[in-house]
Amino acid sequence: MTYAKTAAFTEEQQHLSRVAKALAHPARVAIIQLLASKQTCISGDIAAELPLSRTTVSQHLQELKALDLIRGEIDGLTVCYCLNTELLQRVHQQFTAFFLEATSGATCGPDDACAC
Amino acid sequence: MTYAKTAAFTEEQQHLSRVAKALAHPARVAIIQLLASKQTCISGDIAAELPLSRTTVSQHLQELKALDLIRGEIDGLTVCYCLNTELLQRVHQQFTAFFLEATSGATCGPDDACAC
DNA sequence: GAAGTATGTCGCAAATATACGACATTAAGT
DNA sequence: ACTTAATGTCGTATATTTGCGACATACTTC
Repeated sequence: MTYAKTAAFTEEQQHLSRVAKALAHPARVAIIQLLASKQTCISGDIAAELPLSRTTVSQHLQELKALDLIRGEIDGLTVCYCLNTELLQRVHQQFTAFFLEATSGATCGPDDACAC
Repeated sequence: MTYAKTAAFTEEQQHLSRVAKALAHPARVAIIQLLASKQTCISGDIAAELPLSRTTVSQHLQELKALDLIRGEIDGLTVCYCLNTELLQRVHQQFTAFFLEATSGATCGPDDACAC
């Protein structure tokens, strides 16, 4: 029952944390950066570029695909992955709104002391 | 040795994923939003607002504090927590750079098909 | 000093995440 | 058909996360 209390939070909080969890591993950050840098949607070449086994990379790809952040298309024997740019833009907006909300208020007092 | 391969990634990728992991739980997102909404740095009132036990909330606070995203100051019997706004702004910039990089390239082809 | 309150830490149980080898599947080439 | 190559899935071992109760600590207040 580790995640039993998840339902008690806002849908917004849940969604933000879900996306954050997808980015909570350097391999998945690297995958997104890789897909962004190459215009062609490379497939298993991703595994070759990462310091992980092909199996592990495939799992990370499935996690990103489960959130629809990336999409895979079978092209004969290989599989092409590409970024879901539209969704990434929406996610970006959501993160921006969160950070703006978090940074708009009063900060800690002088020399990082709380201003209680 | 679950995280044995972490060192093989970029420092940037590691840092981004570390922060993302801090936001990868709705309770921690909620804590940051709470601290942002109240100008006074509430202490254990945070636990009262969340659907979790005081112990669990305290752990989430320690995780955020370990990354210096929030700071705690002992004020007599209670402890005041507040957001590290400066760090949050820097993190925001880092996330924005990441998302801009990820959304600048070509998206999937028409009707979400890969353009390999 | 005794009692009460607010916090944090420790220890434990259950659920997840990470990583990889072995296997199954599918498609291309011969 | 047979082989080869590219992917994904399954099973498994280990590490981490999550959640909470019990305890220890520290600081008021009486």
